[in-house]
Amino acid sequence: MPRVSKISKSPPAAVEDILNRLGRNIRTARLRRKLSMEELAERVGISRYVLADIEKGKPTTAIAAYLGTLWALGLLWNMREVADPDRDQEGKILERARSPKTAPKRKTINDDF
Amino acid sequence: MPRVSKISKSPPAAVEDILNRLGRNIRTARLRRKLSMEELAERVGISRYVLADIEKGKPTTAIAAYLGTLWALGLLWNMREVADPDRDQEGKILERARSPKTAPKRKTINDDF
DNA sequence: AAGATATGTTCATTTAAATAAACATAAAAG
DNA sequence: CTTTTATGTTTATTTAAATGAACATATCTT
Repeated sequence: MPRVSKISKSPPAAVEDILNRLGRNIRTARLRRKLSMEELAERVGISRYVLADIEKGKPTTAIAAYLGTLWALGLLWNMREVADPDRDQEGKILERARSPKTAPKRKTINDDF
Repeated sequence: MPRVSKISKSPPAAVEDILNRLGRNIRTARLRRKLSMEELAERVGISRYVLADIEKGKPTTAIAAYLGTLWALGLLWNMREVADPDRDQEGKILERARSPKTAPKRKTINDDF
């Protein structure tokens, strides 16, 4: 992605860490399944070069390429709980701390999207 | 990413699902923390437009932008176990079973013990 | 040894990701 | 009501992500 964001050019150590770990884990899962990079890449719908980037933990690669690879390996379910509001204790506390005071007037309840 | 991969142009439903969920979860976490998109985007090191894309679950956005956002929200730890080899039961079994699979095709006889 | 297979590396080409500015709209805050 | 803040939308510009081909290297198989 052109005009590369700072976060992609030089990610915080924690992000780089997660990316390297993810790449390593994907490679391990692929080898266990005895798939070549070409074979897996084809199943995912990317080129072998992008899969190589993923296994190296490249920050600028599209998230769909990463998730698609997890999906092709049967490991996508690992992502279901990421940032789950129910597990976001910090956020829950902050939300509750917001004093609703008297009566919360609401005309229409939801406002998603 | 130019020459957009098939996986990014039209991801499998499971991938699209995870992306939408992730975007919604990030939005929820941001609002709970009372951060504006501009404020959070600046902390992450991306433009507000990219953060908007993330909250919409855009497939072609760089993974570092997603992970950086989780990081800025204190939610990156959720990613640590993704594709963890220790939790990859399928992979562990395959490795132990040592299945031949799509390796080099044998010409005539094959009778590994 | 040869032959096949897997991955790495370089190069050129395509094209859309990311940015910024400007303006619109919609809520909050005053 | 008026002002401010948050987010959405449009447009133009920049530039590197993704691709494929070709070649290199390494490993594995006869």
